[in-house]
Amino acid sequence: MASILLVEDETAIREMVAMALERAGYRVRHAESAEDADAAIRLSQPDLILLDWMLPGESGIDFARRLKRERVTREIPVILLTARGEEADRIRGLDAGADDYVPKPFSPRELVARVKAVLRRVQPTAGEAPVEMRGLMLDPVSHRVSGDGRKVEMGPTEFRLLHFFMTHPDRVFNRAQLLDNVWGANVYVEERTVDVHVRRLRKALAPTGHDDLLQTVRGAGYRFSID
Amino acid sequence: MASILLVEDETAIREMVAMALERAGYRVRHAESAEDADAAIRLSQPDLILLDWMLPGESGIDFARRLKRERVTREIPVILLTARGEEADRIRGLDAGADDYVPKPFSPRELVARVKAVLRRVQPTAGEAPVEMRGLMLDPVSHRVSGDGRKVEMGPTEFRLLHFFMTHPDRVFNRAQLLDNVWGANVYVEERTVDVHVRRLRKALAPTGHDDLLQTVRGAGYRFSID
DNA sequence: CGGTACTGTGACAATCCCGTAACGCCCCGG
DNA sequence: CCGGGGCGTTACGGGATTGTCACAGTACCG
Repeated sequence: MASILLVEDETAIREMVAMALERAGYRVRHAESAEDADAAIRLSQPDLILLDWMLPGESGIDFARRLKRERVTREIPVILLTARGEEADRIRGLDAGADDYVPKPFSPRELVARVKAVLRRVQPTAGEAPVEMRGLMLDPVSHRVSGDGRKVEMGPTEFRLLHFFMTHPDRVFNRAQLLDNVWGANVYVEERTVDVHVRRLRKALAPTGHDDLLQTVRGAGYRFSID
Repeated sequence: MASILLVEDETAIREMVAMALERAGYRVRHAESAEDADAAIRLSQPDLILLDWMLPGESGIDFARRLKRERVTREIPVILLTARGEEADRIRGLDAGADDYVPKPFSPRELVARVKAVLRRVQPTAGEAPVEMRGLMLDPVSHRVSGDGRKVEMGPTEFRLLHFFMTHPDRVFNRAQLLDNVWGANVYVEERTVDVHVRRLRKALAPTGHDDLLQTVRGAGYRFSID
């Protein structure tokens, strides 16, 4: 299921929203400031960002604008949360690159509905769509992988690893990032374990010759190449 | 390696934890009460604080709350150690501003793993926008360099060096500044080492003719020219 | 036009990092 | 209860990377 980054400094609201989203089946991380959020985005590549307008330090709207400008969130949609209800603010928010705008007070139900709507709009078949690269195909629904038509067998962890790589192509991830994204945020595992699963994944991909897509970047981590 | 402040009044636990952390390569200081810890923090600026819930005098959780409120530890993560295992306590602990929570009894291995996880979550992983100059392009996200479309290969240090130069163009840096910014603050290496890596970087850039962008300023250092 | 301080260059040993194989553990199904 | 598959950890070895040095080359001074 999609993972959502909630950027909100007020604990009460944060917990209410987090609970509602988690009940709806989303994975939720949170940050309390723009700086926190920066780090969290780099670490976990959320599918959607819920952003409070009023934040300590850099304001939500400035942050949204900066994200769009830096193209960090090329494909990550942003929803603004705010107590300000004016038409003018709404426009400012959308201008800044937000994909939607939810005025406080809002009901958890309404928020979840908007999140769903935005995810549906932005990623038509959120997360569950098959991915294909250079003849290597992965289908999350049937949980199958094939290379040039031939079946490819692998374990569950390798499957999740490959899925993550294929949905974030051509980016280097260090071992800690992979652990967070594929194993889960609060799981405590040695970093070298990543190497072993990369190796197992490569071995699984070798028969169809797709193993060279998964590249080592010395001193940095691994990358699923698109070239 | 990171330095850790361990606040724990029971000698047996303290020694076990300290040994485990030191074996994992961390520098460990310890304090036996909140007052001790106050002094130690001001003195040594640890990267992480391990805090026992039950302490003589001010309790660990009060101390954690005070630290966060006084913003002494705005960016120093805190892990609470405690015998109390209730869910309610856990929430109280995280509410007080702790970054993680380890219930006793715990294995040294688990503790070390949690310390690692918190540190890697908190310490920022820099990833940024691509930079381009006169056909030379560097993308920190995919960790790739290309000159006029052709791939350019180099080692990790050369990559960091080039990234630094490209994000600070047309400025002269002496060798000490480059060591600080590219190698890291308190690393001792010979200044002439910079020369060698500049040379290696030039060699890597030579095939596409971009090596002349990296200029020597005699008696001052090096500069990445924009002209 | 020397001389001198500074920089470029190639080689080398130490170290680091990664690929690989092997091991033990846990969970499940038979 | 046993067997097997998946998983995380560890040890080892080889190759890439790194820091240092010695020497060659070069700019700048008087």
